[in-house]
Amino acid sequence: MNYEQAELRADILKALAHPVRVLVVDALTGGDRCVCELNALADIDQSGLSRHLAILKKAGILSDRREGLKIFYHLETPCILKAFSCAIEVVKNHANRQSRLLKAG
Amino acid sequence: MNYEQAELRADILKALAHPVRVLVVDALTGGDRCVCELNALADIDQSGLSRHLAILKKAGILSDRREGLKIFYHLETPCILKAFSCAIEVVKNHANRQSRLLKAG
DNA sequence: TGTGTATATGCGCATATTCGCATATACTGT
DNA sequence: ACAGTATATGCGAATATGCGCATATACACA
Repeated sequence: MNYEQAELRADILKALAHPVRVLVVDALTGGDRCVCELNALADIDQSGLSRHLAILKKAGILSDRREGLKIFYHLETPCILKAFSCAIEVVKNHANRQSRLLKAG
Repeated sequence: MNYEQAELRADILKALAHPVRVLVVDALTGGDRCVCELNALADIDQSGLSRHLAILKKAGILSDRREGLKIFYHLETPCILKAFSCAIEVVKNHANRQSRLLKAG
């Protein structure tokens, strides 16, 4: 892999690398949601959420469509769930290694 | 998913979200490498690479072991490759949508 | 003990990210 | 045209990240 290809991957990962954005993507696996619905997920003000959504959209992870006053966001690439489950695997393995070290030491 | 769980996932994604760190993880899928070998991957100075490795290690993605003067890094959770391939899928889908929009417009 | 090699850390600077507040835009209904 | 609702954007401050340089640490070998 060359540096440019690594940058492309890193850009996507960076777009996902925020707890609010993780929550949003996770919620959208259950179907499209409007901003007002997503706003209930986390204790963040509306403008902040709007910016997070813009980041995910710019990265190509989400798309949006208007329906009257509301704007609905849609998860374009559900494979992101795999990335999340891998993240959890990392956390668990790390925790296991740590506790093994504690026992051994 | 609650906010704390989202933070755990975001921390792992953040650790991966840098081109040098993507290159390192990719290289380690081919087997363990010492810092000096990894240093050849990107045009970055040695202290910078050392910090990137520390970030990946702290996140639990890599582990290290010493062999004489050299320190070898090891990829603990190869599932990260799935996250990478999903990132590429996002990039490709996004590019396709963009070019479709261009043709349509 | 001294010298060389491999890797990590302290520090300061530049840049990027995130946040909240205020305001702007886009749309609906009267 | 006007008032109200849903969402986005400008801006400034606080914080985090990444970088290069110098230096420290850990180890090997003579």
